[in-house]
Amino acid sequence: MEYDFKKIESKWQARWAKEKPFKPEENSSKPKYYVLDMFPYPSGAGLHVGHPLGYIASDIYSRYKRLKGFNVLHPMGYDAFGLPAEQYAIQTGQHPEKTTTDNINRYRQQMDRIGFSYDWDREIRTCDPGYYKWTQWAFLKMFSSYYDNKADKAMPVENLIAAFEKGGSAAVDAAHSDHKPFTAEEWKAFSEKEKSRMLMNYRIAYQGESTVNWCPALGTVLANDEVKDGLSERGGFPVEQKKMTQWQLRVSAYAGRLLDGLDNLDWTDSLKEMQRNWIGRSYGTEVVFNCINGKEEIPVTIFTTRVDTIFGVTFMVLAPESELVEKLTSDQQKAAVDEYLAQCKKKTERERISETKSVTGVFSGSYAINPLTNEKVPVWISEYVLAGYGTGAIMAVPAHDSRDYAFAKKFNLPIIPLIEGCDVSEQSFDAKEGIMCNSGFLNGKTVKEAIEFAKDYVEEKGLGKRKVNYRLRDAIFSRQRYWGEPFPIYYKDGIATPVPEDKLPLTLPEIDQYKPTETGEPPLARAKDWTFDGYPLETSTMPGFAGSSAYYLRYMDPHNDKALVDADVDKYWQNVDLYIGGTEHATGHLIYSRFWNKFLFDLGYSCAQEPFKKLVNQGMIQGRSNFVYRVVGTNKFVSLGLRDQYETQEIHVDINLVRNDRLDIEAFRNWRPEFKDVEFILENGEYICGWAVEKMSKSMFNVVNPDNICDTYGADTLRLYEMFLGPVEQSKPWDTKGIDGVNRFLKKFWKLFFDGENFSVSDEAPSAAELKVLHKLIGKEQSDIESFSYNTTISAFMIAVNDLIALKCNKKAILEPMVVLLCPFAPHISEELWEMLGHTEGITYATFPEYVEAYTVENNATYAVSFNGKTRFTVELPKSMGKDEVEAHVRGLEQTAKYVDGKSIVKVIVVPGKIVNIVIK
RNA sequence: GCCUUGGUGGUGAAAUGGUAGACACGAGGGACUUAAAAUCCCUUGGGCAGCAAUGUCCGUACCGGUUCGAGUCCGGUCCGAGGCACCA
Repeated sequence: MEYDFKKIESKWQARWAKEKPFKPEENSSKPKYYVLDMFPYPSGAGLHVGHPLGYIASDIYSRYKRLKGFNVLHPMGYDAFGLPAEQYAIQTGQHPEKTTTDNINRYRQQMDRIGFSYDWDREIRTCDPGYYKWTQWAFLKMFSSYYDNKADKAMPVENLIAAFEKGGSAAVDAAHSDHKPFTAEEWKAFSEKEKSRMLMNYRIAYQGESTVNWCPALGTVLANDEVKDGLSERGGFPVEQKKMTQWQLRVSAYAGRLLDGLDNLDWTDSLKEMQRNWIGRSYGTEVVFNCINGKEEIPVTIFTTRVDTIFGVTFMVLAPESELVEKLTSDQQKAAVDEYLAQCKKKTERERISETKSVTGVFSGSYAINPLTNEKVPVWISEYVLAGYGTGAIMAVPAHDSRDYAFAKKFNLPIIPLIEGCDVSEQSFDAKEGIMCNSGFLNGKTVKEAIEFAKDYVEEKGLGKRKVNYRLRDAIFSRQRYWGEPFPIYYKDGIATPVPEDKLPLTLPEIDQYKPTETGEPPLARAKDWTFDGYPLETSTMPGFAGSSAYYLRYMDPHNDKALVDADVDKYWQNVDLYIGGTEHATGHLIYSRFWNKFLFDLGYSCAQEPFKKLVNQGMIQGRSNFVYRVVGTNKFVSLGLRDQYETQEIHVDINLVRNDRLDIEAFRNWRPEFKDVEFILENGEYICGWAVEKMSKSMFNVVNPDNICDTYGADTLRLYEMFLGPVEQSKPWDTKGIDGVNRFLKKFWKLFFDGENFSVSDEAPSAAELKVLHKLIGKEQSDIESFSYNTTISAFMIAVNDLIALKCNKKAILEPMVVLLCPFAPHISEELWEMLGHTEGITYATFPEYVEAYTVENNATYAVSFNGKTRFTVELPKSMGKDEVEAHVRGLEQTAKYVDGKSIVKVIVVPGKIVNIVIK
């Protein structure tokens, strides 16, 4: 009987939809396992063949874990709020909800064809009010919390207020934005509005003014990770820096925990490293320099990681945006400084980046006193110092910092070397090595000693103190857009007030147009009666990462309307055991999610410190484009191999007209009218196309749609092939060449169960050779799946099937476990064969076959290895190996060694010492 | 510039320090067939010797080291990919 994948696949997909065998058990005594895919943004283009790569990998793992006896949670949903749907809405006037729903339906249809084992009853959409109720809820929790540095966790704002009443701002050690200190009395005397403004400086979700990435073309602010090279990630529009009051999340309060938490995660080193760099912890010192502007004395705190170089300070630099600029600008220099500031302000972020190498700056007119040497150095202003990092002011040591060096050279400032023998005539000496000189009490010490010594010294003398700084900034949390979660905040007499929890969700209002208003307000300002309790509601909405930050928790308990997740349910599922998705979320979603989870953990709503235990990054699938070569100025196309003889023009050709790089000439002529009458210069009667690996995109005619593959080869073949292409983590081009190989394998496997047209398996007991084939495969699959080496598992499967064909094996005792082994990879064909083998219950409820090593071990002889007259260890070696050969292998071994016979390898530990003699038992 | 990766046939790729190139594609040859498709069998890293079975040497980007033994470990160089980039 033919392997009719179409019939088989539609039959089982219908069955799974009806019987829902992938629902996790409630109140299960089984161990849990939570496998999660990064949910997709449903774009209008639909899925291409690259999207399912990670989904297939996670599906294989989920099915495998189920067979291994785990209670598996494997859900799917949609990250449905976002810019593209809204941009489309602005152009067409169509409600983003409509396009989003259409796209979701298409995604669902495409995913269903691949046979994923999701529990679709748990589907979530971030744009669904029942879901975003909990996004808003979490925001309110952040609004009413502050970060207590002593307890190192989030606490209710009420505690803060109580502390302020007792001892003013000094009574609390909490993460906060800059503000003037106040006493308890002052606090009590504050008006409601003043109090509320002050509390904003402490809330974890807070409103604050800061320099933001403003994208005029999109009409919204963007987070740092949404900007690449000064352009918006979506759309590629220029982004400029602008001071604005925005909702923000105090992610920076969690920087230390976010960094330290990485150590215990099973993520790749490169990804952890990316997060470490993004968080950017540096241990340094804050030192106060007294500055003099005319007669006025102003203390300025700087941050440095190299206090040991303080004797080499020859000038100081302030960021142009620093508040100190005004205070430290002398009357004479005011005009020059103002001009410089105006220049800086005009630049877009992109210009700033592209002009990275040009050095600019202006002298402020003031001088700073070096607290160690009492020397007077000039204070400069330059945009190479960032306002947002450290204190926005630095001490410049041109001899040992390349940026200070460039600045000193440009403006002819002195350079004092501090390390014996270092040459600073051409460039600065940044390395932390050598012996200190010109440095007072540090002279003669190595740089490493000096770094620590100087820190201690500065602290002891009260000149400064140690400080840990992070690069991680607070996340800008508002977007001036329509298609996002509304903030549950209204403005009562100008005071930001939370909408009560029991009034959530605050649903998105209908509006007639999705553009900003004529006065530049966000689209929500167009809504009629966008008020609460008679007061105006916030008109910006939340960014994309809001809805994706805690979705993994919601999957545990998606229909609960009392809580984000029930405490007991959360206790059972804990967190995600395996998370699969792309690296592009390294510094966005994966940071925000960890932050969000830690916050919920602090409040007791999530019971795990980290959301994602193990993370696997699937590679991207690139397109493989094909080219034809037109002989310039003619109507002729020349085949790849003969192209050098002509002057040619390379033209992308639709890959659907090409098979194994051979052009279907007739199809090409019919492709477009202008190719109707073209002629071909062939080689060996065929037209060979050129090829290149490029991004999969419509314009390059190289998009492969999974639906087409399912039509011609079936979902099982697609699944196997995507995994057979290479390691999951690796990026690779899609190349339909080779798909025949896995398709052939499935057909061969199918045929093992048939004698001509009839299903026929034998009940005979299996032979040793047959058992060996089976158990080798079980062993291989078990160890390979755990390390995501799916491609080698499939290879092992192909070998096993070839072996069984050679053995003419049709025994049930071998074939039945093989079906179970194949199920994670090719579930449809496996279910069908399982049913034919007489099982009424689906293969989902089967058990992974047990590996028996005895069946796979070669028949070896045991040798005893002795030296110094004593037998020290025994070695198993194949019988075919003679005594001399064994001796040659063993002689000289001092460590762990392995012995090889044709196939099996035996491991022995060799006791150190010289081998004198080999005794064969 | 810094960090993280990777470099193996015509192609995708395998190899806990132990026969490098499994498995698959492609290519070449053959069987079946009137023919094609499908299926099956053989060859397929390179050089040299041989009618042949086979033998033999060289080969995992380059140079060096550790080891009885290195694609794998260590040091250096070159090239590619990804991330960060005035973060003091």
